[in-house]
Amino acid sequence: MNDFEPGLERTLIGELSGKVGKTVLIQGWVDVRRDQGKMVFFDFRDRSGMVQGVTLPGSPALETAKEIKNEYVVAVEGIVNERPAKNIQAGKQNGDIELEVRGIEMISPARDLPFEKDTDLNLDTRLDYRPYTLRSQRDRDIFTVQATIVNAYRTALASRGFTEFQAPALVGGDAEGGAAVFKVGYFYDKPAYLATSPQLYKQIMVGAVERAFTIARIFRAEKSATTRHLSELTQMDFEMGFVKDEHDVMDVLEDVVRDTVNAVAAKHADVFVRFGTEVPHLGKKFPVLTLAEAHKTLGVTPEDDMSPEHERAICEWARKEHDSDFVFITRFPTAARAFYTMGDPAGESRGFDLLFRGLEINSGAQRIHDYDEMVERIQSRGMDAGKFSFYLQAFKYGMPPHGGCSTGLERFTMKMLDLPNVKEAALFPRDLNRIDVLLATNEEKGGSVEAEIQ
RNA sequence: GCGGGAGUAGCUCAACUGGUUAGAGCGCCGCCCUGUCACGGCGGAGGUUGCGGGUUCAAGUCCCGUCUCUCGCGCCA
Repeated sequence: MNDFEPGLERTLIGELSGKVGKTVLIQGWVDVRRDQGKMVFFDFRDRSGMVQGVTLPGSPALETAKEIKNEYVVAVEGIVNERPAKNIQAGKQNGDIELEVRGIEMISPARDLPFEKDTDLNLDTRLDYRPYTLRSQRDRDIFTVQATIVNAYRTALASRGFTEFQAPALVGGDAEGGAAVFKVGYFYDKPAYLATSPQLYKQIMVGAVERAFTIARIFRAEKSATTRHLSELTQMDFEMGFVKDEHDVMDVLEDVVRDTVNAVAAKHADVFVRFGTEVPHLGKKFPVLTLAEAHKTLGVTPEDDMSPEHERAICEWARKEHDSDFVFITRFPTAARAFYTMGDPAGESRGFDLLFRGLEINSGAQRIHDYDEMVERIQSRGMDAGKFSFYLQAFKYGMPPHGGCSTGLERFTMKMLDLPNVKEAALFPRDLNRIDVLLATNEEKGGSVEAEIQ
């Protein structure tokens, strides 16, 4: 079948434009086939992009071309031609060239596809067919943007003197106190839990390296069915020593967020166009409101936290008044925040939330650093300080004033592209009912998995 | 956990107040097509209307139960 020119090396589709007139070998997927009878057109796709292939009448590859269907993996030998002027597709990658197909090798066929790759789907269907739908332009866009977010966040912190570390996911207790946890069996029937946050380890790391960050998977067993909750998510956390108050943390966070948004905007202008979404507005400086000021601005009754409705409303205000899609809310009641949060005599905490396009994407604070004060706080919350003795060593042996915060990666991605549901921004989302790989989704729905035997 | 909406072909959806044989577009199969680019044309296959029970001469449609999805709230990040 394969009578390709010997010794021909693979060329990436993205590099074909420089090879006009040359015979090349490409490898990739059939994005779409358009059969015209005596000639067959293809769009071929690899990691670098797409190109049109044409199998002309009389081509030795015509017979194979008619057997090839969408998503087949193929190797194609052909000649790179300039397109006739009337067939040039302006603004499309490789729109001025095409590959005249001379030979096709079928590397791996695709069995019957459940639907067209880029068709509109319900979220549930999209997730049930994740290995396939991930190939769609929309999903590839979402997750390349997400990769850029992670990279930019990492670079932004590393360049500011932060050391990356790996936090454990298997822990002996719940760091936050508030969140529902997944309990797992541990050795000899000891209880263990999946981490709801890398928080305590992050603070311990401040004692070692002063500025630390981690990109960690965390787990929340909340029985929440909303567009913004996941059971397993990625948290981008940093913690820094020698702060004067929470505003030092907010300043670093704002810089990191600006770097990240700018990196995404610079690299993925085309994605924002395809999604019909604006690049987030950063304003001159993110507005900062205390919780009381936020409620006053909205003309609503003060509460201990912000409702989703008020979060959306205050973001609209920030956009209108400060040209910013981001807004900080500070001074939540200490009693409403995690135990390690620094408070003040008035009962207001040194904590803050960062809202982005109507949703909380980050939460942080200055923390307590004095050992005695920390012990006292733990006890005042009705917890046993003895159980925290491992963690408390960090404070016992000298801890600077410090603070930090954590950003939900999927929420950040969701709002960056204005997606309607956070599950779209999770590759393999887990929720109340969904966990994929070893779940026999297909069997449950009456299907079956069988080898094709002939 | 509470409340709303929904579940009909592989996918996305129709089917007025219960009333012939449950339809369409896309996909799939067959034939045709020399410039398509979401190609097009003609023909065809494909349904236990999520599941269980009930009301009725008659149920996709009404009632009860159950499962699932989805949106909002709560909780939470």
